[in-house]
Amino acid sequence: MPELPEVETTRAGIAPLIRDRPIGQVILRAASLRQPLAPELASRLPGQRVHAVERRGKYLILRLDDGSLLLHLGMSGSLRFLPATTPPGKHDHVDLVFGGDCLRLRDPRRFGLLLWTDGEPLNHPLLRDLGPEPLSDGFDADFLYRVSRKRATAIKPFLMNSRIVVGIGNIYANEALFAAGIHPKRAAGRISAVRYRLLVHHIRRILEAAIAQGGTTLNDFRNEQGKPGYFAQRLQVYGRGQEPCPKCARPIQQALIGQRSSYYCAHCQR
DNA sequence: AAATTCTCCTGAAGGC
DNA sequence: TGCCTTCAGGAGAATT
Repeated sequence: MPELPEVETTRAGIAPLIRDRPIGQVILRAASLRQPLAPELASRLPGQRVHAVERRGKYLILRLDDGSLLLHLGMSGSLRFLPATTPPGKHDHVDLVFGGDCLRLRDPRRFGLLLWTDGEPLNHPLLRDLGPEPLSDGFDADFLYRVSRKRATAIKPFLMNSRIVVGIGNIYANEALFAAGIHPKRAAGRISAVRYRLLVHHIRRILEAAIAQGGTTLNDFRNEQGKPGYFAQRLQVYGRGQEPCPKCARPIQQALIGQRSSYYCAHCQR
């Protein structure tokens, strides 16, 4: 599933391919993803030039002449850049045509989102209240410590709350908490500044490593995108219920926290 | 205000 | 082999 590293890899991959190019035809093959695909996408976009391809959290922003496209890949979305004549597959829902090529959105589970917005996209209701980027200066231990005071929520759903910080999905929340030795059920407000420092360090380290690996797929972006490179990195706990902990060899626990499966070592994480 | 639950959808995996 | 059931998952919306 696309986490922040994959979205960033996608952004970096498509930006040089479509920047400064006008959109031709827009083909909508599905009525809706997470929400209906507005017909105005097909009517307003053609002729508009792509000025920038940005990312905010897991949202992609395509800045055009008169507004912006907001795109979210959801659970199963992916973008490919290929000849416009390539026959679409069952789950290829949208094409943005650029000359003889097209940017094609595939999303089997249709949790993704594509919408047009007129004003400044960062002021859109979906983006307006998002927390800081985890790799930016605005995200540090002092910030996390401050906003977590008096919060009884478990640290794991707290980290996954995009109003606190964007881009930390289930996989990386599990991995970062394991690396920092913090129990996923610990109340966010009961974690010391020192431990938040360690947590922020590992969040950064893990996301940056994932982006670095995702970057290796950039060269063949024009072809079949293939599996995201970052999955090649070894996940320490995610999906490893009952397997031995990499640190102490005791069995990895699996539990639902905030409706999401969580993996942790009850001995190493407190 | 904060916390919890519900919801969208379908491929994958497991059971029989 | 194949049908049926269950589960996962991002994040906004609804509910408590």
